[in-house]
Amino acid sequence: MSLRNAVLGMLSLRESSGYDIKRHFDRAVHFVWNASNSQIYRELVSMEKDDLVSSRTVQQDGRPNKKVYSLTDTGRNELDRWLTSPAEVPYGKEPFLMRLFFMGRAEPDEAIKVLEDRRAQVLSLLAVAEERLQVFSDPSRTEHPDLLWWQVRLIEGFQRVNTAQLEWIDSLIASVKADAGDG
Amino acid sequence: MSLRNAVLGMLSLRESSGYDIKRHFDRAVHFVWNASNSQIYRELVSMEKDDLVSSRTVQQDGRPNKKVYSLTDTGRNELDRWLTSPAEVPYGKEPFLMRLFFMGRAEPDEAIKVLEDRRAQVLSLLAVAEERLQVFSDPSRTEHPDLLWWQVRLIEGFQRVNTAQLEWIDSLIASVKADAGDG
DNA sequence: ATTTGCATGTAACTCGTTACATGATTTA
DNA sequence: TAAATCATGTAACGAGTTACATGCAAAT
Repeated sequence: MSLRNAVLGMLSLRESSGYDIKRHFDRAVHFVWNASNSQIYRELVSMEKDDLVSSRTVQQDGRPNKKVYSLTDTGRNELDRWLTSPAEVPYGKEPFLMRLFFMGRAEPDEAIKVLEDRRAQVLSLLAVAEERLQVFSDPSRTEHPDLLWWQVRLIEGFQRVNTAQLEWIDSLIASVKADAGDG
Repeated sequence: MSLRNAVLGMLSLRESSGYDIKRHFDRAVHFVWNASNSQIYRELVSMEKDDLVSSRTVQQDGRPNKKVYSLTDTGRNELDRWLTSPAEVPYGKEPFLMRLFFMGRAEPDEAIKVLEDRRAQVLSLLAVAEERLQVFSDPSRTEHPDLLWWQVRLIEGFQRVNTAQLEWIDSLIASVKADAGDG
């Protein structure tokens, strides 16, 4: 039930259509959360049924009409309740680590390929985070200053964690190569 | 389709019942992957249908009979294919970071509570990892030496990443407290 | 001419969680 | 005598993915 919370948060920033929310997910929080169109539209319908959001249809010319959702009071309360509720138990879903658990079955050069693959992925995540920081540092961005502070911190945290992961992967690659050289 | 891969890996170590696999998930890889009983039993049935595993029933006295699964050749091939296949795109499902994204809505003391909660969770993950390393360092454990090397590395990686996260959280708590003192 | 952006959804499916059901044996 | 361990599953639900369907406007 966490997509629901994320959507509540999005709608607290501004009223939005399903399409807007999807766009904002992709642009602003893609490395933190993601969701498909169909999932978002479905969730909005179910949230309206639960009286967390209300909708109105906005006529547009030259483009399709849109259905704009906004938070109800119930929705706003639910958002604030979630923010301060006890943290979810950490996931335990790390497909990459799961692979390494059995990587002893593979040849060293295959393992190196897998590690270098992952290295590239982490690098590209870090690039996205860096680019996000640039966007945030734009002084014309004054819309939600209270949120901005936290958003910058969270990107910094993301960078720290992924930098640590990168260093670990590099040391792993180095030691697999050394072992392969020995044997 | 990643539980399937994890189960293939488990069965490559030894033939096992659903119960055995669940136990091994919980004991050996809980911080990397987890799955419920019902999910595992369901997946085993579907894997047998796809000819990745085969089963036989083992009679026992004093305890319930068990259904023991082992890898078929197809299953073993599938496991090795997965190990060296291109890495899955990283998830982008970080409920904790998603919360921080909107944390500006909460009061500083509420935010500190949330952060300290998380801090405790990370500490307990690190404790589990440490305990796992102890188990691995037991010299009587000679069963799968090729896998052991990787398993130790992966725990080290887990520790590095989570230590980085812990340090970040600590610095965050400190700066929220400082801000609250100022304001 | 083709792709991208805007905009909404449905259908079918897989993956994951929670609750329930059963029952003997061993340990505290 | 209560709880944990061993052992297998079903049912219902919730969460997430993939593929499909439609159609106009603007930019390349």
